[in-house]
Amino acid sequence: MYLSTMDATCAEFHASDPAALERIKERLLTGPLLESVAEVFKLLGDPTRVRLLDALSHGERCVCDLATLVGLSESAVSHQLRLLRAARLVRARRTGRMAFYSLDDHHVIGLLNDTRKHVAEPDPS
Amino acid sequence: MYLSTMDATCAEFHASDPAALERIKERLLTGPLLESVAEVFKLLGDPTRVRLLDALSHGERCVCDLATLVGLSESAVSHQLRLLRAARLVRARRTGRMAFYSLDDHHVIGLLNDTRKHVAEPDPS
DNA sequence: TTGACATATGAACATATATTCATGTATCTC
DNA sequence: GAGATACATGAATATATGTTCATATGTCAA
Repeated sequence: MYLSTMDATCAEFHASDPAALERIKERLLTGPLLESVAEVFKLLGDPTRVRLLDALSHGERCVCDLATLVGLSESAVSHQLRLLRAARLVRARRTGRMAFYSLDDHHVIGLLNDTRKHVAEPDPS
Repeated sequence: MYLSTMDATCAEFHASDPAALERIKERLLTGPLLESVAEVFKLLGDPTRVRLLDALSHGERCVCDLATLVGLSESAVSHQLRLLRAARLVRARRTGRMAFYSLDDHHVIGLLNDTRKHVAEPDPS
């Protein structure tokens, strides 16, 4: 197997058996599902949106209350809520000129809490 | 309460009681903890990194195997692994010139699976 | 020691993103 | 109807991000 003339790479003989690698590759997330999963995490990957969801975990709120809570303009908040709405993380209920937002999937709070635990773990190094 | 001369805003009298709002504000994630939580989600918010973590959920892998699995250059993969390592999501073990990466916190796979469930839910609209 | 290899990293570039500002729409009060 | 309010949205801009390319570091074989 140690042919010096071979155009050898790690993937070909140093590491895992190519067939095993291929099997793993087949089981990896791909396509629209992969994109959707990453998209949800991307939405959670912004401090403003984390705070919005955190605020909504205490119950339904109107846009201007949310703006007060996160310390941003109603416009900025509305833009973010639009993104969260598109991913079905929050839902809007209209009453007159008010829009009351609430969590569309309380599972999200679980993600938040789990991640909070991760970052709270002491660094072993 | 309906004083027409008052410089009234939603936050002042239309919606929640200001004191209640203030209590919620005090309980919101802030500072370094907020930033860290968002940072972890931001890392998970990229298809390449999701695939890397997904691949590592099947066990330890060297960089070149990971590059094969995700279909990117070893350089690109190394850059991403560096970010994941900084957030203690993966850990590296060196053996000679090889670097074997593995999950540093299997909790992450839970986050992945939970999110997968969310995006798999049928759209009620 | 020489050359090949596995990985790491800095710079650069193209793309994506978050907020601001201006404006639009719908609703409410007077 | 007129003016104010609550929210939404398009454009613009400044910043962040992911990949590529070139190069560096450490390891192994001959």
